[in-house]
Order: sequence, then C-alpha cells, then structure tokens
Amino acid sequence: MNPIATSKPANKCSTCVLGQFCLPVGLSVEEVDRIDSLVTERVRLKKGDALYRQGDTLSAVYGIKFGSLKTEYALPDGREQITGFHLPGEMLGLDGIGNNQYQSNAIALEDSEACVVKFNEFETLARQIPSLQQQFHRILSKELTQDQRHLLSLGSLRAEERLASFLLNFSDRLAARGYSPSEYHLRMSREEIGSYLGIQLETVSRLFSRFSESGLIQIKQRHIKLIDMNGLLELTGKSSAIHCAAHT
Amino acid sequence: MNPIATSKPANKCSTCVLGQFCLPVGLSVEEVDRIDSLVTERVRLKKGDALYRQGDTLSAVYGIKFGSLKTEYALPDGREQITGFHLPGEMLGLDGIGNNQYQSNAIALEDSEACVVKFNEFETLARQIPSLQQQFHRILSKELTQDQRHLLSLGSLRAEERLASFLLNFSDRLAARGYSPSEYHLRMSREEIGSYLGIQLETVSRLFSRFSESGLIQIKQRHIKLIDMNGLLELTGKSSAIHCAAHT
DNA sequence: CGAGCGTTTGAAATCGGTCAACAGCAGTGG
DNA sequence: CCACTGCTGTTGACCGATTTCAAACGCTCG
Repeated sequence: MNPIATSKPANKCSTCVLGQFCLPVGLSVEEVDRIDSLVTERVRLKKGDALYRQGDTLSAVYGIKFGSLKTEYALPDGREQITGFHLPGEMLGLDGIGNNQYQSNAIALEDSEACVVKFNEFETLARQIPSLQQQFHRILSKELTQDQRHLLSLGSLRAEERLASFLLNFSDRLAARGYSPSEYHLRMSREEIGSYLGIQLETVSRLFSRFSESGLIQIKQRHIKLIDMNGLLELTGKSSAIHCAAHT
Repeated sequence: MNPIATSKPANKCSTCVLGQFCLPVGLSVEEVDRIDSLVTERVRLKKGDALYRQGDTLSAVYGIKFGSLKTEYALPDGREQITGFHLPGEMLGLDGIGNNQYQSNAIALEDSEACVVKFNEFETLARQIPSLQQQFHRILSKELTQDQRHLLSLGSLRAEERLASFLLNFSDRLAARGYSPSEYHLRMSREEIGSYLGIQLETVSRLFSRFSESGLIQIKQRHIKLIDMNGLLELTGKSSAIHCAAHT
C-alpha cells in the first residue's frame, strides 16, 4: 500500500495543538503563518504503510499529525532493529538529511497522518527565522539524546530493566500529550517491542506476565495499566536519582 | 585535571586538513574566513581530561583537531554506557543543544585538541551561509545514522559480530583520514570497548584471542592488524550486501 | 466457524556473564 | 638495575539470564 497524499488548506500549524512539540515552538503568529505556507501537504497512512523507505531520496521531513509509527533499520541478511516508536508532534526522516537518502523505514503502526515539510524550502525559511532554526537544532539534538538513552538501555540494562524503562518512557510521552500516563494501548506487537529492546518476543511476554504477577502492571492484550510506577522506576536504575532527590 | 584553553591565531580552519570532515565542507574561501574568525579558541586536553561533562551548560560545540575522545552516558546507579569513540574532524557536544546542557561526558583517550565553536555565534553565521547551515544539518543527521547503526549492533548482533563491525568501522574511519585501514592503535581499554559494544571486557579479550587464532587479526596489546577483512565482514551480517554487489 | 496470526508458557540449550587466578607491562623508588 | 606495586589484559571454570525450540491457547476477521 502506498501513502495517499492529501492537500487540505484547513489543518494548519497555526491551529495545531501539537505545535508545542513540533517546529512552531516559540514562533510569533506571523512566523507560524510562514510555516503554514510551507507545510501545505499531508500524507495519510493506513496501518502498515511506509511513510518512507531505506534508500528513498529525501525531499521532505515529516511531522506526525496523529497516529504512531515505527522506524526500523535493516541488515542485508534480513535481521532488523526497530530504532524508535514515534508519537504525534515528533519529526521523522531526519536521518535522511546526511546523504539525501532515508536510512530507515518508517512504518505506520495504525492509521496515521504526517505533515510534509519540503526540506529545501524549510532550510531557507530556517535561515530567515532564528527561532525556527534553533527549534530545529533542538529537535535534532534531542533525537540524539533519545538514541543515547536507547543505547544505554541496550548496552547496560537487563531485559526486565529495559522493559520497565520502555513502559515508563511511553508513559511520559503520552502524558506530555495529554493522555493518561498510567493506562494506554500498545500499538506494537510483542515482537516489535522485543526488537526495539534487543530481546526476544518470548522474553517480552514472560516479563509482562512477571510484572503482572508482581502487581506492577495489569495487561490484557495490548492494553496496559501501570499500577506501581515507582516499582517500575526502581527496576530501571534511575531509582537512586529519585532517592537522592527525595533526600535533598 | 581541567582543560587548558589556548588561543593560537595560527591553526585556522582555512588551512586545516580536517576541513573535509568538519564544518567547512563546500564553503568558498571567503566563507571559510568567516568561520576562522568564529573559531578562534582551542582546547588542549591531556589523556583523561573532560572536554565537557553531563549537566554542564552548553556554550559551544567542538570539532576535534587531533587526538581521540570517548563520550559516555551515565546512570545514577553508577553504570555507564560509552556511546561513541570520536576521531579528528568529528563534532562533539551536539547532544547538549536540545536543552542547553551536555547530556554526556566527553573524555580524552589521549592528548587531544578541540576547536571551540561558540554556538550562538555559529547559529548566526549558519543563517548567513546556506552551505554552512546545510553541512551542519548533514553532520547532525549522520550522527543520528551512526547511533542507529550502533543500536542495530547492540540490539541484533551477537558479541563476535559486534566486535567485528567495530573493528571494521574503525578501519573505515581511519582510512578516510589517511591512516592505514588494516593496522592501527586502539586508544581505549578492553573495558571501554566492552562498554561500547554492550559486552563484558572478558568477552572482548576472549574474542580478540579467538579472532587471532582464526587468522582474522593479529593483536598485541592495543596494536591491531586486520589480516582478513573479508572474514571479519562476513561476521557482521553485511556480507550478503557485498556478495550481492559482487554479482551485479 | 475455521484459518491464521499473535501470544503465552514450558523445557532444554547456550551465549555471555561472573568470579577468580594469574600474567605482562609500566612506572616508582630504593 | 632490580624489586615492588598497580593496572590492564588473559584465561579457566562455573553459573545464569535469555534464547531457542515446541506446543497450546485465544483473538480477530473473513
């Protein structure tokens, strides 16, 4: 299935509730109008559709309007690593800027929509609007930080710690978007979670069962409720920070 | 030990052989001059010195002039993950742009020097010189791609595959800088390699011994010679790509 | 209602981790 | 010049977390 391009004059950045997560952070009304005129096109994706694929020539980067996507990085021998799950307001396609080709596949986990940001035009606008330029740099940098945290998880944490911090990370990001931090729907399969965390799907399943028995979570299919968020936090190695904070 | 700031009017970007890896890519003579006037300060580091530390306020990003550094990301419980080893021409400190604080420690693996790029002034210049802006975006994006490859390694490869691709990655990067791709000095300990690859130092040591017995490498202390680069490549999962390429 | 996928659970196998001893080399100071 | 000390690296033996293989279960959707 190929993505379907749509052009709705409605649905502008200026009225988008996701502006706070996306490019328009810190812009004046007049500046946001200029972004509006840049981002005229949107792409609708059905579950399983690719927003872009490894090797495609980059012409645009994307902002997620609604829905969720995964990005995955494939090895020629067929193995692949899911490098991220992405929520509304996040930017996609940034890894393609380096050599004008997307380095990963971006696949919709559910019906989704993305705003198309023509990259050439965007760069031009970013030179004219300092706070847009700065916001873009911040976005790229935060992406790096996110990846580094992910590296820490894969390199230094045990399976149960990885899963716990995964659940809490999702909780934070959903909360920031106004959803419940303690109860949400996982849009990805156990296998996809496992790929993201560098463990097998069976291990993910076993850990969910274990967490559930320990009273940390309730899980039914892909619907999850975090019961004891402090308990989960203690598993992640971040607990000592909280502990310190509580004592100061 | 704290880094020592130096200010040498010599040693300009315009004459730096690393320009091809660094910011000045694709700039005119006149444009490089403007970078020269921006990058007036350099920092000398002795082995073990920190260029910056997690939590320091960001005022500059850095270009490595000579030497090598590691970046590491720490958990409050003391565990830490080395997220990268960095060679001359590469930029450091980019992860601090997101919220104006460096997210990692950057530590010199040997006596090194870094060029200081005041970030505010740099952003201003980048708005005025399109190809500088574009080069900076490319650098950030390639950093993302590098991290994604690292994630693939930690998430999907077995220990021996990780080490093999680590050795080949270094080989490539050294070759690009004019050094021998098949023989080089490892500036980091077995423990640091292990941290980077998400395995224990004993495993690194055993694998070096195994590779050596198999005739893939020769290693004495930290001096390594890659004997059978194809053999190493076959371990990484990338072999099939080469194979395909050879048949087309 | 049946097919097919996703998920759970069990049992066996294994890769890599942990613990421990030792070797090698570098720097220090007598 | 040679102990002495300490750090880094190597190697062995054992252990255990996670993987692998296998079977059964239960949604979901045609």
